[in-house]
Amino acid sequence: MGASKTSEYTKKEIELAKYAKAISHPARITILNFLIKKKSCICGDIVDELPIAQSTVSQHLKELKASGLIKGNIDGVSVCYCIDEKEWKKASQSLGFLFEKFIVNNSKCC
Amino acid sequence: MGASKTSEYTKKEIELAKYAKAISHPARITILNFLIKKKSCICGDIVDELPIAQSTVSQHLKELKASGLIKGNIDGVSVCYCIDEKEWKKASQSLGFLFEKFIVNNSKCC
DNA sequence: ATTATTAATCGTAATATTGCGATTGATATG
DNA sequence: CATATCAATCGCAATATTACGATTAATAAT
Repeated sequence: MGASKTSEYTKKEIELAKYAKAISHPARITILNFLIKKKSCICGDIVDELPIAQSTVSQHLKELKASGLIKGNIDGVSVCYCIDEKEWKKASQSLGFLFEKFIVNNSKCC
Repeated sequence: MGASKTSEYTKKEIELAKYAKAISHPARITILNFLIKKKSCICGDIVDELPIAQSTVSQHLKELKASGLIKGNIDGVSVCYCIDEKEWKKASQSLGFLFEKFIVNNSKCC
C-alpha cells in the first residue's frame, strides 16, 4: 500500500485559502472597496451601501475581521472599520505569489 | 424612506468573488500549485497529491473548472487538467486590481 | 431619566460546501 | 469477451454559509 499521499495542507495553502475565502463574497468585496475609497474609515453607513440587512452586514464584517483584512475601532456609539495594512500586504503577496507562479512558468499544454 | 441602498452587486464584484471562491480551499490551492509545477498537465495523480478521496478531488476539479481557472481534456481513459491561461490572467488582474487600490490609496486611519 | 441610534448577537431557516463510499460509464488491456 | 483502470456521478451525512427579523447592550441626545 503506497503511502504517498500528502498528509496535510501547508500553512501557506491554509493562509491563502483564508484570505481568498474572505473575499469570496460580493458583499465583502463591496465592503472592502468602500473602505478603500472612503479614506477616512467610515463606519456603519457601510450598511447603506449594501443590498442586505444590517445583521448580515455585521456578519460579513465579522468574517473580514476574522480573516485579519480589516480592523474595527469603537468610536462612541458607532464603529470605525478600516483595512489592516499589514495583513492586506500579506494577503496581496500570498495571492500574487500564486498567480505569478504560472505566468512565469507558463508552458501551455492542453 | 430613503432608498439609497445599492440594489445589486456589480459584475466585477461577482466575477472577483467567483475567482476568490475557487481558491478558497486548501485542496484547490494544492491542485493549482500541482498543475503549475508539472508543466505538462498531468492528470489523475492529482489524487495522490491530496489527503482526500478520489470523489472529493473530482468535485474540487469540477469547481475549479466551473470557475474557469482550469481546463480538462480527455486523453483516453484519463483526463488531463491544466491552467486556463486566459482566465488565469483575468483572475490575476481582478485580484491585483483590488489589492493595489489600497496600496496606492494608502492612508491609514484607525 | 427617557428616548434614539448604533452595531453585535440570537434564533431560525434555507441553501451550499465538504467529504465519503459505492456505483457507473468509458476506455484500455489481457 | 472479460477484466482492469480512470474519473465522474450518486446518495448520504455533517457542517458551514448566507440571510433575516428580533433582541440586546452601549452610548448619545433630549
